[in-house]
Amino acid sequence: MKEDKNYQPTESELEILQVLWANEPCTVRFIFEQLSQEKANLGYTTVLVQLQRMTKKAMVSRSKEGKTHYYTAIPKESEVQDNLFKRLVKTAYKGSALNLALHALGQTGTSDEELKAVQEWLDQQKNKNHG
Amino acid sequence: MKEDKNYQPTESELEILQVLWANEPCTVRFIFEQLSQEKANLGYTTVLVQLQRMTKKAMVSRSKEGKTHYYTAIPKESEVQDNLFKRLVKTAYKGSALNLALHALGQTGTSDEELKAVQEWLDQQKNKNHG
DNA sequence: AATAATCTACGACATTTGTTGTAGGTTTTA
DNA sequence: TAAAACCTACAACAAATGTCGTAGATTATT
Repeated sequence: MKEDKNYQPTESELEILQVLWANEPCTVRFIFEQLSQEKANLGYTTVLVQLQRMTKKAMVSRSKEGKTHYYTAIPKESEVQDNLFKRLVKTAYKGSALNLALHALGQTGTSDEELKAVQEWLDQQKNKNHG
Repeated sequence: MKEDKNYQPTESELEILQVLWANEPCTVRFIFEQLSQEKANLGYTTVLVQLQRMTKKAMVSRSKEGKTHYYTAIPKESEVQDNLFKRLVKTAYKGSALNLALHALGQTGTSDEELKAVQEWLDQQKNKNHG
């Protein structure tokens, strides 16, 4: 059985996870540099400590390679997205994923391309239900 | 101009806001009782303090009626939903509302009724774009 | 009036988060 | 080899959160 830890990373933990998911495995320095592009005055130690805490929480794992540690995200991106998504649905949309879905659709640029994507999804679902 | 405060209530603040949105204006006791139905050992003071802090943050307003205070949510539910939604899109979906939308759709029961709701939205959008 | 029930205000406390400084090693490089 | 650059571990801190207990005032009951 998969022991779901239901990871609900915070904002800055998520920023780190994003870097990991896209470049795993990463050194602290690499992550630090990536994040520095957005957050100007970020400290190296800040990232390091964050990673250490995430390690303790089993949100990332690390392997030593000489003196350097290489970090890897433990939960998959989709898993975390799902966790956060569910939380939002429950706490802000009274449990209605459809409401959130419609809200989300209302937010998209509603370009033809996007509409097509939705239509495709829709057709597929209809087939699943009937056809 | 509307000075958007971009409210990002926490989990328990949201629980309180939910009660308010549905029953405004409310006394601390009322909110306390509502929440107690879900959270068994919740303390009255806990709710009170939460409300006081929310007042300081201008997330709720209050009016005295004798000794009792009546609270009212300041942001509208839809506004808060939108704030939280946007945060989720940005932090967990790399900014793609469409992705979140599709994810959300994937979560719905995909009952015929729900599919219809989506189809309606879709048709409406298509009209807006062309015809 | 005396007692019980309610209210709000305060002060407290443990956790979690975001951030940093500094100490003590190891590696590179001049 | 001595200096410069890097790495990790630790100790700290402020702010935000979630939770209460208790005190002092007010209202309702007996």
